[in-house]
Amino acid sequence: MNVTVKDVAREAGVSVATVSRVLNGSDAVTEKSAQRVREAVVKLGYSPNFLGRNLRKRATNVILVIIPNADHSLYMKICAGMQACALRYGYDIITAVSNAATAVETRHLNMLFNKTVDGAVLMGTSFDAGTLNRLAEEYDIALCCEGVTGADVLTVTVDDERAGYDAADALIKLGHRRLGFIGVESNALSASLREEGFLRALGDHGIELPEEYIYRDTYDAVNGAKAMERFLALAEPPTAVFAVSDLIALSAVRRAAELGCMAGKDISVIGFDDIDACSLTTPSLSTVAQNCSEMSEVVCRKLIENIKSERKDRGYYTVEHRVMMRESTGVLNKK
Amino acid sequence: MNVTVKDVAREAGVSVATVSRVLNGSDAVTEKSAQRVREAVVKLGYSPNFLGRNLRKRATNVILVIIPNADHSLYMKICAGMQACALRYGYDIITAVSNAATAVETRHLNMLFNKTVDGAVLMGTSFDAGTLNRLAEEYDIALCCEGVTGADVLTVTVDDERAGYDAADALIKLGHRRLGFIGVESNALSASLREEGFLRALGDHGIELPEEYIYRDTYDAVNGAKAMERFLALAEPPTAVFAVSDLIALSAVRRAAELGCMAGKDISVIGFDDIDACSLTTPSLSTVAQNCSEMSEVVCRKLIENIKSERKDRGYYTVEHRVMMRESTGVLNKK
DNA sequence: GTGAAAGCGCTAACAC
DNA sequence: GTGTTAGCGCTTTCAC
Repeated sequence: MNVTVKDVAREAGVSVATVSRVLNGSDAVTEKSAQRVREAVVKLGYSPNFLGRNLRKRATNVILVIIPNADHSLYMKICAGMQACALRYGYDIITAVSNAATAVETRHLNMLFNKTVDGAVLMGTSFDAGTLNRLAEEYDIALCCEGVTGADVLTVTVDDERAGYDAADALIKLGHRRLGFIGVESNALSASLREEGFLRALGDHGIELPEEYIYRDTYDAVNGAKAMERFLALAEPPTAVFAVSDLIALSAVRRAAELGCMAGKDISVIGFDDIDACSLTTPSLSTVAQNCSEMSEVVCRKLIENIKSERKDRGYYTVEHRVMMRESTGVLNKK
Repeated sequence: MNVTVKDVAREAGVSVATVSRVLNGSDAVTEKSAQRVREAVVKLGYSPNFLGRNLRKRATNVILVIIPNADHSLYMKICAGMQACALRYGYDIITAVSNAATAVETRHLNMLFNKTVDGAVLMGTSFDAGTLNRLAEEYDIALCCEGVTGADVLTVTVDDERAGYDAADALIKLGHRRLGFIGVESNALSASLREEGFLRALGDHGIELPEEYIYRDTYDAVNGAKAMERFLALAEPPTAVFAVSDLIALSAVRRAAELGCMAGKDISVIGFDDIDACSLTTPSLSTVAQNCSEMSEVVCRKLIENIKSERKDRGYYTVEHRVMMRESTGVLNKK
C-alpha cells in the first residue's frame, strides 16, 4: 500500500541504490536509468519517507522557531523572513508558540533533543543563561529579538540601548524637556536596555527625570492607560512619553484622548516595534521600527552555518533600527 | 557520543526490549528492572530519537497547521487554541506560513507526503476542491476559517452568511437604511458568503442596494480607504458600511476621518474578525468576532479522531460568531 | 517478565 | 555505472 524505494526500484528495473542516487541528484548514474526511475516515481506516486531518510542522514533540514507570544505581529514577520532565508539553504522552518511558559518551551525543545529538528531559534526565551549555555553545548540554538545576560549563545537583536536613546533624542529634538517613560517590570533585557538608552539621552541633554515620570508595570497593554492617567494627574505632566512597546503606547494614546489630551498635539507619544496597528490608528503612532528582514536573515543564516559546521559562532549581532515619526508626536506646544 | 537505547540497556544491565517497554509504559516489566532503566536514562542523559521511533511506529503525533498570512492575529489565536487542544491528546502542533501561494503550500504539504506529520489543517487554502478531495483521499486534512465549495473535506468555520446577515442587521437596527458594502475580488468563499448574508438582511428589511454602494477590490487594507473615498464622493453616501475584514474597515475609518467624516458619528463602520487593533484604535472598531477557541478546539479534536480512526469525518461544522458594537457605529444621525 | 531478532524506509560504503 | 548489503534508532513479535 505504501510505496517505497523498493517498489520504485522494481518498477524501474534497477536497484534501490540507483533509485536513491537519482533522488539525491548523484551524477553517477546513466541518463537512461535516471529516466526510468523518474517515470516509476511518477507512475507509482512515490514520495520518499523522510523519517527513514532523516534517520539515516542524521539530519532533518528543519529549524524550529519558538515564539513566546501569538499576539505580536513582529514575531510573525520575523518568521516569514526566516522562512524565505531558510528556503535558499534547503531548510524548512516550523514554528511553535510557548506563551513564555518554561514548561511549554521545554516541551518544544524536545524536538531538538529527539532529533526532530536540527536547530532552534528562541525569540524571547524564558530560560536563564545557565540553561541556555548548557543547551548550546550540545545543540544548535540561537536567540532572536531578545538577548539574555550571560548567555554565550548566538544572538541577534536590535541595539536596544541605542534605540532607546534615539527615541528619547527624537522627542528632545521636538523641544520636549519633560519626558515620561513607560516600562515593564520584568527581567526582559530589551526593555531595560531601552530604558538605559532613554536615560542616557536625557543625561546627555542635561535633563532630569523626576521619579513620577517613570511608570513600570506588567507587560500588558492596559498599563499604558494606567501610566497615562498617573502622568496626567500630575501638577506638571510630561509633555512627551516613550513606551517600550507599541501596545502600551497605543493604550496610553487612547486613554490620553479620553482624558481630553490629544497625542501629537497636547502630548507626544512614541512606542516601539512598529506593529501593524501603528499606521492604522488615529493618530498614527510614532515608534521605533526593528529591521525584521535583516534580523531574520542574519539569525537564520548564521544558525544554518553553525548546524553545518564544527566551528560554532556564538556572537552577539545587532541590526538596524529606525525611528518612525508619525502623528502621535509633535513639536512642543508652548502655552 | 550519541546515546541510544543500546547504551541505556547496557548501563541498566537489561535488553533493549526492556528499555523500550519501560519508556513506553508497558506494564510487562518488573519494578526492579524499570527502576534500573530509569536510573540509566537519567545517568546517561538519554533522550529517545523520534526519527527511529516514528519510523517504526509509522506515526509522529504531530499536526501541521498552514497559515496563509503572517499578519493576521486571528490565525495565531487559532494556532494557540489548537496547540492547547492537541496537547491533551498527546499531539504537537507545528505551523508554517504559505503567504497564500500554492507553491509554498505544496512545499509544506510535503511534510504530509513524506510522513513528517500525521495530519494538516489548512487555514484559507489556495487549493481547489478537486485537489483537496484527492488529498483527503490519502491523508488526514482539515480546513479551518475558510471552506472551499465542493470540497468534501472536514471543515470548521463560522457561519459566514449568517454573520454577514447579523452585521447588516445590527446597522439596520441603529436606524440605517443606506448601507454600503466593502468586499474583496477573490474566490474566497467566506467573503462571498458574508456578502450574501448582508444582501439577505437588506432584502428582509426591504432595503435596496444601489450599485454604487458596493465596492470590491483586492484583499488589501488600502482598499478600505479607496472605498470610503468613493462612497463619500457620492451625492448621497451610505450612512453605514460593512467591510468583510477589520483591516479594510480600519483603513476606511481612517480615510473617512481625513475627509472630515467621523466614524461612529457621521458614518457607521463595522468590520469582521475582531483583530487586536479593533479595541486599540480611536474610535474603537465595531466588528463581528469569530469564536476562535471553539473553532480551534473542534477542528483539532475532529482531525485527531480522523487520524486515529478508519472512519473519516468529512463534515462541515460551524461555530458561533458575535457582533461586537464599539465606537465606530452609532444610531443614524438625522440631519 | 525478558531477550533475540526482524524490520520500519532510507542512504552510502563497498564490491564489481 | 550499478547492485548488494549494512545499519541509522527504534518497537514489537515470538520464543523462552
